[in-house]
Amino acid sequence: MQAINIFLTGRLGETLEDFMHGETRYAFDRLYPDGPHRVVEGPVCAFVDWVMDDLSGLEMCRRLRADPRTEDAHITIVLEEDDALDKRRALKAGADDYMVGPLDRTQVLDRVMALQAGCGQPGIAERLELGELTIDAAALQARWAGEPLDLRPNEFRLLRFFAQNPDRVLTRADLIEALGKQEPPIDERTVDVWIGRLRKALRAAGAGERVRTVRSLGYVYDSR
Amino acid sequence: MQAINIFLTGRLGETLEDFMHGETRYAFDRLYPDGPHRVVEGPVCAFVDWVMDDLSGLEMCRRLRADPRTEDAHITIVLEEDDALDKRRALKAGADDYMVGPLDRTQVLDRVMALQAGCGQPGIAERLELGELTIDAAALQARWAGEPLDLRPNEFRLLRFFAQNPDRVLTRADLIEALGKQEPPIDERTVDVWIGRLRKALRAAGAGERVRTVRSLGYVYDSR
DNA sequence: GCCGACGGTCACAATCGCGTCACATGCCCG
DNA sequence: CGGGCATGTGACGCGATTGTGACCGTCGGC
Repeated sequence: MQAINIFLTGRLGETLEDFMHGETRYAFDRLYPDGPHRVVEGPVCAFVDWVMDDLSGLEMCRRLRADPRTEDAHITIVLEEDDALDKRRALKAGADDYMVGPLDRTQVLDRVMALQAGCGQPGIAERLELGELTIDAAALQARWAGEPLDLRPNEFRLLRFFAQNPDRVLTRADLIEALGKQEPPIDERTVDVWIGRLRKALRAAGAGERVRTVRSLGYVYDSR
Repeated sequence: MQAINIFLTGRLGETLEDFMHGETRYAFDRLYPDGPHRVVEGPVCAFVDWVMDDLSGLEMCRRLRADPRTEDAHITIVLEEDDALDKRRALKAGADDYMVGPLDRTQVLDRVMALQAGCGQPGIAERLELGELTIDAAALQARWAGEPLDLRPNEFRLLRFFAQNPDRVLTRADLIEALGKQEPPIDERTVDVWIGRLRKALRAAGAGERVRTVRSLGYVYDSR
């Protein structure tokens, strides 16, 4: 018995919009209602921690790949495993990527998003553009008016998430979760500091004030 | 035994109009006539304070989601819980959002409306437009003729409520309740000040005089 | 092992938002 | 025309919230 994490990203017969709002969870529940899995919503993918033996993890991979309902869906499966399972078997079962644990949610997210951006699947933006802002998830780089932004990893992730949800209030909890930082639990006030650092970087690039504070609720990235 | 608040927003087989006027309560009563719940009407959602153990709260979530009568209804369920119930379980049960208490009605309203506006469900206005006025509930921002209005949170909420009930006399009590400020009780005179500040902001944006006083009754937002 | 980069936390200051008050103004009615 | 009530508004002060510099632990590279 051991934990296998399967990260489903993209669509399961749902639109990207639905997916972003958690519909994938339901699609997954419908597919595997009896699974001993738990789903944690991430910004771009549903994390499914599947606690069972190795083979079942691979088996799920295969079923997902084989299921007609996911035929034309854009699925990225990332298997996290220890040495007991070799990469070859994982890929053969339909995994798109393979990581060895222990894993850091933050980095997994980067990887998953880079995978999505890099594989040129329709329906998933290869490059995210929002006015002057350009996010290249595959290269982990952001640009403002063509000029590379000097962002540290955390700031990049933050901006990426903002760009994925522009003109929408995002709570501090949203942002913490989006960055995959719920473990260990992070003080919400820390987000303030992230925001401050991101703002400074944007200001330095001449982007002005894009991140607006919504008192007692969170922050908004104003796309215009 | 503990309090679980479930905020039902959207429709339960009723029209949005009905809902706005409290029909949801009746729909809810019909669904769960024997529940030990009490319903407090808010301007955009029915607050259901459900006093029972955790599982029953989640159970209600599930039943609402599973009930065929709510199948094509637009339901936003917001669960407020303490640490005893983790977000994962709440979401799995069908909650659209999850908040940890203690909660402030004012902020809950903002959040619920942002949720509604942000998830692009049909039947619920993503963006509220009324002549030159545009209300973007998801971004918590209002615009006049495309230009962002410089409103403080309370003023925004006020204008949002006016825009939802244009050309209709709203009493001070209506406005206080709409802003979720019944606790602690607020002096009705305070509304005058809110109005004054809102008027000033609208004037500054070139919107002229949109809020008309109806002596000894309340105020009206004149849409034209 | 040293060093620099990065990120989380803290503490403090500054700001902001808002409710209330006091006073001025205006309106209605007798 | 006068009294009384209703409303508009500037000022004030209290809390809550936020921004930020400083500090420090950690991690990875050399």
